[in-house]
Amino acid sequence: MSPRTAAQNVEIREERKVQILDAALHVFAEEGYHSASVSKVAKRASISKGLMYNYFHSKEEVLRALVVELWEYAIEAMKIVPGEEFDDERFKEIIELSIDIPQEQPQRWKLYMSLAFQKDVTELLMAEMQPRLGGYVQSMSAYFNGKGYDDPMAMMRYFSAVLDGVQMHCLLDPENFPAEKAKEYVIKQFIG
Amino acid sequence: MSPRTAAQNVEIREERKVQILDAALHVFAEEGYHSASVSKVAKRASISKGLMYNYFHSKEEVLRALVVELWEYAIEAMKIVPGEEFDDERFKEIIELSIDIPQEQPQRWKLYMSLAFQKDVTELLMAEMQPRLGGYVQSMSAYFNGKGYDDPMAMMRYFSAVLDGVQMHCLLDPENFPAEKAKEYVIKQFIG
Amino acid sequence: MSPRTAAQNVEIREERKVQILDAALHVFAEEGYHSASVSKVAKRASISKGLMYNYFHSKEEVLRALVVELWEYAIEAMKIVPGEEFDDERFKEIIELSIDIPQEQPQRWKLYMSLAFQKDVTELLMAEMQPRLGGYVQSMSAYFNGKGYDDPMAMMRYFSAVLDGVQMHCLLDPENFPAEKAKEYVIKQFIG
Amino acid sequence: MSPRTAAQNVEIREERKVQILDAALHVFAEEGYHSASVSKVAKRASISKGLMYNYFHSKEEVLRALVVELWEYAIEAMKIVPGEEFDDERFKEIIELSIDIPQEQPQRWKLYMSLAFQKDVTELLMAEMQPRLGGYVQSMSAYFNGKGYDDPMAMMRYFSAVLDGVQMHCLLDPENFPAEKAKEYVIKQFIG
DNA sequence: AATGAATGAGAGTTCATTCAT
DNA sequence: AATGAATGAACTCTCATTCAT
Repeated sequence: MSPRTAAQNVEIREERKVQILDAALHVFAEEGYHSASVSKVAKRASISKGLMYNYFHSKEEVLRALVVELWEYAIEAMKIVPGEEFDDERFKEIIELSIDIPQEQPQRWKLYMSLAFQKDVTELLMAEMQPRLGGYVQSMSAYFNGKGYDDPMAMMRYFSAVLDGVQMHCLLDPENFPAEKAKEYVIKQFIG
Repeated sequence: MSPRTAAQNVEIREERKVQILDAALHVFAEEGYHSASVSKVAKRASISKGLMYNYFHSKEEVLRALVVELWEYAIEAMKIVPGEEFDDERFKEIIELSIDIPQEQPQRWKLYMSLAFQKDVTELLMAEMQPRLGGYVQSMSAYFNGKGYDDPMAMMRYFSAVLDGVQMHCLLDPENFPAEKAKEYVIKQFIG
Repeated sequence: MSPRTAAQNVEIREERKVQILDAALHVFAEEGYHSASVSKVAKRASISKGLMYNYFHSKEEVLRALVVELWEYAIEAMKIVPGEEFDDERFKEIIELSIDIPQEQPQRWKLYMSLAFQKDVTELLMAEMQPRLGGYVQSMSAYFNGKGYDDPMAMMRYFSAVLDGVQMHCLLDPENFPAEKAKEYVIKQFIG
Repeated sequence: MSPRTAAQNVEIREERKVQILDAALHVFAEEGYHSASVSKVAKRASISKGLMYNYFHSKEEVLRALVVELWEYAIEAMKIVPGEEFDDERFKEIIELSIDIPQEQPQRWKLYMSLAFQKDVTELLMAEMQPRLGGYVQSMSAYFNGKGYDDPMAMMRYFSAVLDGVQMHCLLDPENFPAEKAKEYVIKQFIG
C-alpha cells in the first residue's frame, strides 16, 4: 500500500474536477444556477459537499469554470487562431459552426444564456473571456472591412446580433426553428 | 376624525403599487429575479417588507404584474390590433418600434430577456402572454406569406430571431450598438 | 342629525362587543387560537381590524373575555349561588348540567379545553375564575363531607376528575360517547 | 486525518436527535406546539436553528417523533400485546399503570393532552396511533363484555373517560390530586 | 366611532460555507 | 483526499399592533 504518486494525485484531481463540473452542469441547467444547491451538485457528483470546496472555492467558481470550459470548447471547435485572416470560405464555416455548436450541447448554452443578462455575471464573464476573444473580433473586423461595406463596423455588430438571435432561437425552440435555412440566410446576407 | 375616504385609499394603493413595481423592476433587472430579495425591493421602494405583501401575495406575483405591464405597454405602443393586415409601410413601422421600444425602458426589457432562459419562469410568462400575442403572430405570418418567399414560415422565424438579436444587443451594449443602422439593415433585408 | 346619546353609545358598544366575541369564537374554534388571525376575526365580525382594538386591547384579551363569558354562562346556567347547600336532588342536577352544558356549545368548550393545558393560559384563567368559583367548591366539599365518605376530600377531587373526563369525551366524540349512560353511572356512583 | 467514521456519525446523530427531542418536549409542553418557536427549541437544545433541519424536515416532524416516542414507551411500559386477554389482575395492573405512567413523565403527557384538542393535530396523531392501539381496544372491549355489564360498550367508554379525567387531574395538579385513592376508586368501580 | 395602510418583529425554512476528524 | 455535522445569515412570508385620517 504505497502512497499515491504525485502524478496519480494530479490525475485524480483532474477526474474529480470533471466529475464535479459535469454534475454542476446538469443540476444548474435543470434548476437554474441560483436555485440549485451545492448539496445536490455534490450528490450528483457522488462526493461530499466538503470535497467540492477542495476543488472550487465557491459555488460561483464552479459556474465560472463551467463557462470558461464552454468557451474554450467553442474556441477550440471553431479553430479560432489569433491573427487569422478570414476568407469567404472560412467565414462561412464560422457562421455554420456558430449555429451548430450551441445545438450540440444545448443545456450548457442555455445555462450560459440564462446568466448573460445578470449584471454581475456579465462583467465576470467579460473579464474572463476578453483576452481570449480579442483576436477573433479583430479578424472579423478585418473581414468586414475588406467586404467593402458602407459602415463595416456597424455591419459587424449587426452580424453579431443576428448570429446571437439565431443561436437563441435554436436553443429555445430547437424543434421548430429552421436552423439550416437560417444558416443559408445568414450566409447569403453577409457573404453574398 | 373620519377615516380616510375610500377614494383616498384607492389613490394610496395605486401609488404604492407603482412604487413597488418600479422598485422591483430595478432590483430584479439588476440582480435577476431569483437572486433579488424581497427585502431589497422593499428597501428600494422605501416601504416595509410586510407592506409588500399587502399589495402582492408573493414575490412571483410581483414579477407577473411586471411582465403583464410590460407587454401591455408594448402592445399599446405598437398599436397592435388583432386581425390587422400588414402592408410594407406598417411592417416597417413595426420593425422600427420593435427596436425603439426596448431602448426606451431598457431595464424592463433586460429583465424580460433574462427571464426567457429561466425554465420555471418561462412557462409562467407564456401562459400570461399567449392570448395577448396570438393575433400578432397571425398577422405577421400572413405578411410573410404574401411576400412570395420560398419558405415563408422559415423566413418569419428567421426574422423573429434577427429582431431578437438586435434587441438584445441594443439592450446589452446600447452605447456601441448601431441601432439606427440595424433598423435599416433589417428593413432592407425583410421588406426589400 | 343629532349626535348619539350616551345611552345609545353604550348600546352600540355592547352590540359590537358581542359581535366581536361571536366572530372570535368561531374563528378561534375553527383554526385554533394561535393560528387564527385578528384580521379574520375582524372580517367575520364585519368591522375593521382597527376597531377591534377599540374594544379589546389585544388578541389575548378577546380570548380572556370569551372564557370569562363561558364560565359566567355556565355558572348562571347551573344556578350556582355562593353558600348554597347541596342535597342529593340538587347534586344530581349539577351532575346532569355539568354534562349537558358543554354539549350545548361544543365549540366554545372545545376551544376552552384546547387552552387548558398551556401554562400561561391556565394561570391566567385561574386568576380570573378563582373568585367566582370559590363558593361552589365549598358547597361541594360540604356535600361530600356529609356523605360519610372515608376521605371526602379525595372523593371530591376524584369526582371532579371523573366529570372532566366525561365532559372531555362528550366533546371529542359526541356521536359515539354515551352521554346519558355516563350521567347515570356518575350519579349512581357518587350519590348512590 | 481520516473523516469521522460512519459509526461516529451515527452516534452523533443519535445524541443530537435525543437532545432535540428533549428540548422540543419541554418547549412544546410549556408553550403549546403552535406558539412554541423552532428558534426556542434550538436554543434549548444548544444548537443552531439550521441544524434542527438536518435532523427533522419540519417542526411538525419533531412533534410526530415526540408522539410516536411517547406511545411506544407507554405501550412498552404497559406490556401491551395484541390479542391479549385481560383477567381482573391484569386489568387492575393496567389501571394502575395508566395512572402511574403519565406521572413519571408529566411534561410528555401534558404535551400530548394539549394536542388532543387542536383540530389540525388530532388527525395527525390518530393516523400515527390507530394501528398501534387497535389490539388494545379489542382486549378491553372483550374484558368488559365478559364482565356481565348491562351495556358493556357504554361502560367501556365511560371507563376510558374516567381514566382520562384522572390522568388529566394528575397532570394538572399533581400535588393535590390523590392519585393513589383515585386508583382504588377506579379499581373498585370497574373491577368490583 | 371607524378605517385600513403601515410597521417591525419574528415565524419556519434553506443553504453556502467551515471545520473537526 | 475526504466526510458530513454544524453554523449563521439570509430567505419568503405572516401578523398583532399602531396611527393618520
